[in-house]
Amino acid sequence: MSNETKDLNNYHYTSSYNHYNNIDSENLPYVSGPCTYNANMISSQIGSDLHSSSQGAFGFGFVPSASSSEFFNPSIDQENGFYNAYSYNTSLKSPEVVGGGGAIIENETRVFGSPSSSEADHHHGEDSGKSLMKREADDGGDEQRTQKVIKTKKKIREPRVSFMTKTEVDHLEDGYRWRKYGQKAVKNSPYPRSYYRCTTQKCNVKKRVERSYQDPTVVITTYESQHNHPIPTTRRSAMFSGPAASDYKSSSLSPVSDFINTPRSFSNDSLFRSPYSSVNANPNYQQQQNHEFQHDSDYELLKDMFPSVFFKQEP
DNA sequence: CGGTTTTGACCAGCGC
DNA sequence: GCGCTGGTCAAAACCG
Repeated sequence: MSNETKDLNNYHYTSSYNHYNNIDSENLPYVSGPCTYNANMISSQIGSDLHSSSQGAFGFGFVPSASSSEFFNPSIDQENGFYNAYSYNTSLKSPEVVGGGGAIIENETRVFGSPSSSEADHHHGEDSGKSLMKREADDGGDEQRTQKVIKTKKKIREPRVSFMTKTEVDHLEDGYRWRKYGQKAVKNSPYPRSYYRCTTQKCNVKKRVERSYQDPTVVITTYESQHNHPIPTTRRSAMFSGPAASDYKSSSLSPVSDFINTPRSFSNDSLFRSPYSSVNANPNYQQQQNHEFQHDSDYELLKDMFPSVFFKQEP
């Protein structure tokens, strides 16, 4: 739907819809310091061993509107399989502003929350439990009910990725097709939170989009679970969730095409060079690729999460 | 007409 | 037990 993109953008420019919850300021890592990144297009598939319960791959990326320039710093909550990426538009604001509520401390990186205290944790547990079982219930009967109980008890958590993105665009294009299935007001925030589900059959990936009330220019996008399919390349999907990388160059429909035409600015080199970027990565990824990462595994993990960033740039 | 969005209702977990 | 909150459902509305 060409109107999708159109409406989306109109939306961004004319309103302050959006959402916030405690996730960002409470749990997203502190990131600060200078950066030169320019997040143009990220579409990825994340390795499956972020969490024991995870399968398939994340897929996400940003194709912010042309007015947005951003970078991200991701991190993973090892224990919960959370992966967070903090992004901000360096061209518009200083890091402290981007930090949202003073979350940023110079030269400091905070790793995603503790298992018991984090709001995101709580939500995540709820989410992976309830939503998962509901979806299962949709597919079947008593068997699912049994699993429901098990999963509720175990509170298995899907890996989750959160990005703080400084952008006017609420629903960041990531190449996948999403269907909005809910919107909720967020406590202590004037901005609602939107819930999206991947429209691909049997793909349980969900994402939440909300805007920080502390810094309305920051959009918090949280992906949950991992895509078990490649990024749709159909015209339709492109219209809905942003063209897949291959679509962009030929597409004049999207206002973000400018970014696609300059993917190089978002290379692995530039993306992760900052000494301030840091991730708390899954220990399974033990391979040094970039000595500037705090953990040797960071690079590998990120590479898995953003393959397009690392590999796909050229046609 | 098929797919998406909207939105009120519902449910489950948690804290008091 | 109750209320609050987050997350999801599902019917209706919407759109190309």
